[in-house]
Amino acid sequence: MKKITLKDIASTFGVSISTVSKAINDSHEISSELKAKIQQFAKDHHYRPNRLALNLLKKSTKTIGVIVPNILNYFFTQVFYGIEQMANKRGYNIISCTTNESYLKEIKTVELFSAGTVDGMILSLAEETQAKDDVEHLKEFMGARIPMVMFDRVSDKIECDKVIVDDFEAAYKTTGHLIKTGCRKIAVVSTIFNSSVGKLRIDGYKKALEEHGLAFEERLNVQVNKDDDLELLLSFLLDDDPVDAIMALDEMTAVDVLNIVKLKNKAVPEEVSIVGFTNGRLSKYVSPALTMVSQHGKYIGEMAANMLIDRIENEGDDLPFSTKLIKTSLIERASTKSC
Amino acid sequence: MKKITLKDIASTFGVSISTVSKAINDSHEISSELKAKIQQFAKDHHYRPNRLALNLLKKSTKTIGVIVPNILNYFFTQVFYGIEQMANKRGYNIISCTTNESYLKEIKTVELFSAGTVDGMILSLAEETQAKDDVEHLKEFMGARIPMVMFDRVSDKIECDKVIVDDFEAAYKTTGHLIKTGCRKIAVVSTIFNSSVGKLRIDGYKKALEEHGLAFEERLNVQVNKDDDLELLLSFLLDDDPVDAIMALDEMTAVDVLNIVKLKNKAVPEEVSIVGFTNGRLSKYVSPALTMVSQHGKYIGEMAANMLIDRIENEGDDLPFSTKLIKTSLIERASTKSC
DNA sequence: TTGAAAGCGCTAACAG
DNA sequence: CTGTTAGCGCTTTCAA
Repeated sequence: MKKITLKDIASTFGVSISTVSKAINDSHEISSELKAKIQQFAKDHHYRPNRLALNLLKKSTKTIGVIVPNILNYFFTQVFYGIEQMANKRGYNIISCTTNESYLKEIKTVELFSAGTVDGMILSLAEETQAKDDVEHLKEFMGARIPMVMFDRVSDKIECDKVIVDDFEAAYKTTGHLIKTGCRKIAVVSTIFNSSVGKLRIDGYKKALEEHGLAFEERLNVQVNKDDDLELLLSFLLDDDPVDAIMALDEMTAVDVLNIVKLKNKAVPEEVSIVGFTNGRLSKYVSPALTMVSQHGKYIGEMAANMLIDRIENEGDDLPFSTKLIKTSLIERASTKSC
Repeated sequence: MKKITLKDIASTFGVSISTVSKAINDSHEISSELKAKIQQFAKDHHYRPNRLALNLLKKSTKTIGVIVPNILNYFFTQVFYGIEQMANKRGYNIISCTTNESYLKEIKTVELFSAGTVDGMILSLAEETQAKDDVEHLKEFMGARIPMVMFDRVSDKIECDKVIVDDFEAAYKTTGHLIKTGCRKIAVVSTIFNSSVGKLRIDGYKKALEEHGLAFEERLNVQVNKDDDLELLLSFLLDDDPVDAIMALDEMTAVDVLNIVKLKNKAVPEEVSIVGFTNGRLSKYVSPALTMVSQHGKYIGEMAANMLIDRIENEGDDLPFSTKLIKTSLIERASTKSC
């Protein structure tokens, strides 16, 4: 039993293809008897109009492409979830690709999407792309007049709708909070120092220090590469002239930091306060539970999907591009002192 | 600057569409001068063949549809990751939909996929579908002769390729392990008692008890619904005639159980051993770290993608359907005693 | 009330 | 070497 087409139905009934098409679409132009017969037949044989043909005709696919750097990262999983929920609600499907932080994979995917496969796309830049700072492939995509929304890891060089986390303010306020609870030597541990997001957080952190008359020291800004030994790096912070707070820029690192601090027999939060970014599944369950900055990933996804679909469906009136700044919240738990 | 087509190029050069097509595809039939000119022009204008048109023509989309019940569940995230990696490696793209455990959403998605959108599909059943035990929509899909691979949550009523975890053996061996370390009263806490997977694990558990001459008691089989109070349910296990081991059938529950047991001032693992299913990100980081059953999600995804693509690309020779049984591993950590 | 024809963008067999 | 034609599956005028 192969896939049945209008042609097949037409020939079994000895009528033309267009008649069948109209009958199936319940057109008033067709006699009700014939319509009934054809519709019944179609139902019995599980006729489904071929989407590819329809898309080609309509020049619309009702799908949106999503490019995330890494689906195993819980923040992106949450955003992805938000996008999917909203897109589905508004009648769109998702086609997704992970770049695995690779610049080349990103280019390939963008090319795929720009070939008529999707009505619009939502993406967050790969780490490699941000490090290279090369977004020519996206400029071309924009040239193709396909709507695009960037989120979280965005580029100034591209003019399009954006949804970003207020990372500057998040780090600024979080650092301020630590200071208010009595911390004076606050370190930052970052695995994402190449990304726009990582840089903004460092800036916010520095601003807070400055405003409170605390000096920034280079040794407090710890950059962790993939195969660095975090334990060793933290020794420099904890052994002599120890810090009294550590802000980790992602969840896994926050948990790692917590474990290492405990291993060194420092009391959390009495001796060292710990706070992390991305409120995922880990932080609530470790002990002491970690204070975290929540970025509201699901909401970001929903927002991005809405902006994209709005633009897809209003292609006539070209609205100016906008950038939504999503506020974070500090989820206070047991790893920081209270004011 | 709209999307450019062969027609546009043809008219600017005053040649026919097919000439342009051949030129762009570097056919030997075209003079090298003309080819050069056309190719240059195409490059300058970022010409990309319309995928929709190609797909319609070739009757192949080089995409595979993936349906998972819940992307926020780390096991499914891992499988998804595995599918994507393998599919990309073999030249396929992924179009994904989450059912959110809903039967209706599953039907809708399957219908979408069966309309020529994908070359094949990979799915794991929604909880609702398994509870209803109604898979008519999948039978229809199979009727459309589109290759399908089911994984993890599968149905006996459908004949297709499958990749499943050896859940029976996993629970059997895990229970055996607990018994070997001296546990005698072993409880199971399940949130997935409706699913095929959940049932198999209970069966394996019972078999192990039986073989070691331990009696199964109904009160040891705890079924947790969404809004049940786990703490209360565990009281019945821990307060009088307390159990000495608890096997949780998912990771979140394992962590919850651990926290509740600690709250009740029971020593883990001395008084109560705890073991959970799905080795995700949580279990390593809690204290004591949890012993977990790893299902090798990424590997399952890769396997499923391979089976599907093999079938897509060998549609001529109809191989018999096969079911791959993936063995689990017990990752021993601090929440269980050693033998 | 039905059908013929054109066209979405592309390729490929076949002529010229 | 280049062009004509047909066709992938469908909708939509426009004729009959």
